[in-house]
Amino acid sequence: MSHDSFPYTHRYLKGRGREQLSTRECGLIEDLVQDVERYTAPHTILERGHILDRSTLLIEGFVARVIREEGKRHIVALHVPGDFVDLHAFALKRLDHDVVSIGPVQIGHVTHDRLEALMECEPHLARVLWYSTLLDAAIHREWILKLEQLSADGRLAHLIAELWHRLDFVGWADPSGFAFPLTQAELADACGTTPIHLNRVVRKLREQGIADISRGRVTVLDRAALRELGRFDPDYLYGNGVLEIRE
Amino acid sequence: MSHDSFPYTHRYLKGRGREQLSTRECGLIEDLVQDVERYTAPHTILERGHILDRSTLLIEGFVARVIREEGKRHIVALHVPGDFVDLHAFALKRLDHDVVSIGPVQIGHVTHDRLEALMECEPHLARVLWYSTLLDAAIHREWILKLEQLSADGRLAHLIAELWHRLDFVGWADPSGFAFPLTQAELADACGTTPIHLNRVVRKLREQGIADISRGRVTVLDRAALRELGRFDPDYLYGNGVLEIRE
DNA sequence: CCTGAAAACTAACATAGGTTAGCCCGACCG
DNA sequence: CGGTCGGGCTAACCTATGTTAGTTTTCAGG
Repeated sequence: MSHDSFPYTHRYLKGRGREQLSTRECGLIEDLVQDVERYTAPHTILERGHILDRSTLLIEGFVARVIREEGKRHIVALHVPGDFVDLHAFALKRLDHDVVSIGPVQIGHVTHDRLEALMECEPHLARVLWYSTLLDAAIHREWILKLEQLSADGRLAHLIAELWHRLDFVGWADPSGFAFPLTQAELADACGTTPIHLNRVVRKLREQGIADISRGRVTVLDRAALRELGRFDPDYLYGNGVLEIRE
Repeated sequence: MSHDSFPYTHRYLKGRGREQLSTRECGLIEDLVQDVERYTAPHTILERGHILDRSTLLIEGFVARVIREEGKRHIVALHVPGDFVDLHAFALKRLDHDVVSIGPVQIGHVTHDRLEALMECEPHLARVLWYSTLLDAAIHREWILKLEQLSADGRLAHLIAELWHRLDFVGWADPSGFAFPLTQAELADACGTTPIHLNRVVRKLREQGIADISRGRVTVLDRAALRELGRFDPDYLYGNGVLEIRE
């Protein structure tokens, strides 16, 4: 499945649903994107504390927001194609975390100068950009909930369900699952557990016929059980994705 | 310690630091606030899913953002005086969580109509409001980190250190601690643990001479040990509070 | 001053998950 | 074609935390 013919913003998740971008507005964002880069090896795209004068749009692949501490690495957010990864740096100026690529990625850059100019004459677009950072915050809250509420198996199930949903918004999911290059160690970093325990959980999901995670792909075998285990309710994504309609 | 003579926005944390509000801009927000209400008994101020046409400024006391599920209650965020509690509802229109009062509180309301009008002619102020929601997201990320990284004692230490810091920004902390009406059960809801285990942790902090939490007050006994235990580094608050200068 | 309810606190036991140690397998490489 | 390295996987053991079932303290209201 290749999306190379799509312009970048066709995958721009966050304007969907409640706040729809017009074709003209999509084009305006499209025009902002410069300096498209590709990375195949793991790469630290942005570093904590650096002062930034541009923001990053994820065009293809996955990136993680990570915080390293005493040799350990913690993933505090994951992004799918179409996400503005660090739009918050537009107002905060520096990041409180690193941004690293996972698997092969393609990213575009938008300078803050050009963004600022655009936002001044496009108030609706400015609102949608704000909206997009608020959606990040809503996803953060759901992660907090899942970490407070669920044990490791539920956390993993929730993560899979969320990503399946978000990828579906932007056309990168299929009815049986999705391509997913995270290692078990990285999944553990995102679920707040250890690789050893995460492996136990992966095996359990497989044995119970809920989902299979292997060879760079997630295959969902029992969607209802996955949702139940992860207590997943997509309300917090404020979207209207295709999967919802499909079922 | 009474702050009754201060106007509300003197406690408006989020404009501090990088993005300073002018006196005139403070006055503009001040003028927006209407319908000041007080609650002494526990009260659900806002309910999940409701469509909102106004946002809420916390003037005095504490409120929590909570998600209830199968009889359990999870706190995904806490607010201190000066915080806009649900500014995100301005763009998202509905909330993905409830907002409840903890202890006696005083809140003000700002209608979205008036906010919208103000933001159109005050782009800098609009930027500061955006900034304030981004700070919420940064705090969310830190909570995710703390939940992934720390065990229950560290989580509690982190929570105390963060709140001490945020309260200091707005003049509600003192050098030995702060007034704090959360019950142990509520602290447990915010730390992702059970009341029983939280009680063990409270006792441990007391026995080790780190902090004492009792009778509606937190007394910090060993600030360095508290920070160490909670791996607390206030960078993510993007502030320049007084405590930093004091030491 | 008494009373009832909420909060704080404790003990005893069960288990999820962390830790340490290591094996196995396929991919890439010289 | 053998070596090595990262990722997947497993076992044994131990601790932090959850669970169940209470007792004690605090404090507001009568």
